[in-house]
Amino acid sequence: MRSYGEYCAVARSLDVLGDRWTLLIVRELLARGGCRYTDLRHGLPGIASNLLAERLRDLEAEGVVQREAAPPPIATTLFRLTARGEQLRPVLNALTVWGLPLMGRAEPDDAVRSHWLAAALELFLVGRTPDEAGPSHTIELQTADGPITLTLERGSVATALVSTPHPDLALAGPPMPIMGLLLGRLTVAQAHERGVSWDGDLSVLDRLTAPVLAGPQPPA
Amino acid sequence: MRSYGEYCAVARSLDVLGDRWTLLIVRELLARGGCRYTDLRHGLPGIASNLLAERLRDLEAEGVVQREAAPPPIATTLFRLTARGEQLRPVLNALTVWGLPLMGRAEPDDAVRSHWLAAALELFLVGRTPDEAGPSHTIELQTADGPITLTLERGSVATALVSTPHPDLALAGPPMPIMGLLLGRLTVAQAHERGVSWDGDLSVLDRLTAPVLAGPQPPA
DNA sequence: CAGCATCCGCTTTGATACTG
DNA sequence: CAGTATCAAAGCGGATGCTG
Repeated sequence: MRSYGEYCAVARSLDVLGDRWTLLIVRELLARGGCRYTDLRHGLPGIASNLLAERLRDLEAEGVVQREAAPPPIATTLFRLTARGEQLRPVLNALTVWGLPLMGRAEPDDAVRSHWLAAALELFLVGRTPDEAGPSHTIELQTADGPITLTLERGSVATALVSTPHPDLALAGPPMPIMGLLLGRLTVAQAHERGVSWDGDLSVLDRLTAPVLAGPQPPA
Repeated sequence: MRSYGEYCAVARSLDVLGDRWTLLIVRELLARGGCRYTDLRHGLPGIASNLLAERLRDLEAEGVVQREAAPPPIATTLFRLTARGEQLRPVLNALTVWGLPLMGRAEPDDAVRSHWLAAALELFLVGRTPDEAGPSHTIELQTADGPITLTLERGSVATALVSTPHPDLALAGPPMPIMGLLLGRLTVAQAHERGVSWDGDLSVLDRLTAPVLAGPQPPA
């Protein structure tokens, strides 16, 4: 990207990050950790292959990304954020918070990826589920290109991009009403109207909609 | 900007904000409040006039910017952030924090504007100057296209883009060592070596370098 | 198959000139 | 002051081909 030529921290950041696709590459690496070139292409539908290669080279030159040879059994390159790159998390978090009101509806030809949704859930569900006693619970989501498992334990919510043998609750349907249900914006009845089906114990949702103690507040 | 077509909050934000110059326009409006078209051009050196007009139209259509007719004596249009636009402050703050390490040196042909520096100072000096008793102090900076006055009071630092009749301390010189001095990264001797001169009571700087109680920590 | 590089048509941007 | 108009240059998207 052509430099803005300004002695200003915002402009200097955008000199590095402002090109098309660049911040989405950082999103991929934050959400999934080390990625192969092919994984990145899958998470960036529509990117031209030459642009991905060029952006990775630029980010490496700027000290945001490093490439490493994967351990012996696997013969591939892994792209990973440097410590400096990890420090971009507050930027991506702020963009996620601001963008939430724009998620009203998934256009029919929008791409959806489980790890995008999982990262947003992890951000917004931090600070929920205050530490009650009692067992941990699991919720499995079927809404994108792969399953997501939410694990609720004392004081924390974790996401994983795996399936679970016997979740306490399984939710399936389009992403928007599932997100709405988990974030407490939709009731079960409303989510059902919009295509969400479930199997299991709906009462575990109450642990998610408990008063928020910390973390970013999604705007109204 | 061409949409990324992703059902992801980051991508949706970048659909609105990702065009070249767009986030810098938001920076201008956050740092200075309502601006005339001409003020924006001054704060965005190098922008093509047609691009500024187009970006403002796009941001207005997205509900980020509103235009208002200035009160009667002045016959001009004012551009201002909407409430939704104001909510971008955390995004700009995160970019400012991340970009600070890139401010090592002002290139000879970098543009510098007082309101960019003042906004960064206000961000990083929040939480400094714990509430001691004693009078308030003022520091005047001469480092860019106009004076900046810092006012230190109990528990807060305020910036203003004005001159002060009799500041407790006046600093003049290139922006980088002045910022370094105020943020506690450079000693007075180091700043002097790099071209900073002063007039007045240097001890007021100690109030700025007191332990930080809150606010973003600029990275090492 | 993973990780690119090249080519080409299209879109966006930059620089300048011009207008109500 | 607040924009439009114009046109060359740069950037991007999509397809294809190359190399281990």
